[in-house]
Amino acid sequence: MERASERLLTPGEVASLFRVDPKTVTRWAASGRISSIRTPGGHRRFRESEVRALLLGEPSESAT
Amino acid sequence: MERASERLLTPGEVASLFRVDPKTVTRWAASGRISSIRTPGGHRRFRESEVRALLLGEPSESAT
DNA sequence: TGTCATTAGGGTAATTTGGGAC
DNA sequence: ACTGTCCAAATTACCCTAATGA
Repeated sequence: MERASERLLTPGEVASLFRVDPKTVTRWAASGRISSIRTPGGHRRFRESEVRALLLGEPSESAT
Repeated sequence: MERASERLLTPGEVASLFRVDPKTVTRWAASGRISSIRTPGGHRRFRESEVRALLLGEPSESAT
């Protein structure tokens, strides 16, 4: 279910977090790599929880 | 305390810092010598703090 | 109302990935 | 054992103008 108070992030904020260009974040959304919500005007917004989960990624591979 | 935004570096930037080929940085990441974060597109990003620490040298091994 | 930063959209160059080999 | 370079493909960065957001 959805959380009414889920914080949304702008493409620029997500881009800063990943150290990529805002356009790249837009491309991720267009490719379905990340879900996005659109404002009535067409701008994208991203769920902070999902972005953070993506940032965590997979734990570093252990050096055996 | 949360680290909402850790500054990240690209493979090319890390390579320049160490004066090695980007491919070598990739090998370090693949072998677990340095931790990395992946963009949804698969590109690697490195924590600046970790890179700086590595650049300073490891105290426990510098005098072996 | 108007201003100004950000975003969308399209196109092209640069970077990064992955593997294998020397 | 470690690094640099070859390849092809994918991802990302930067250019522009117009629209949206605050």
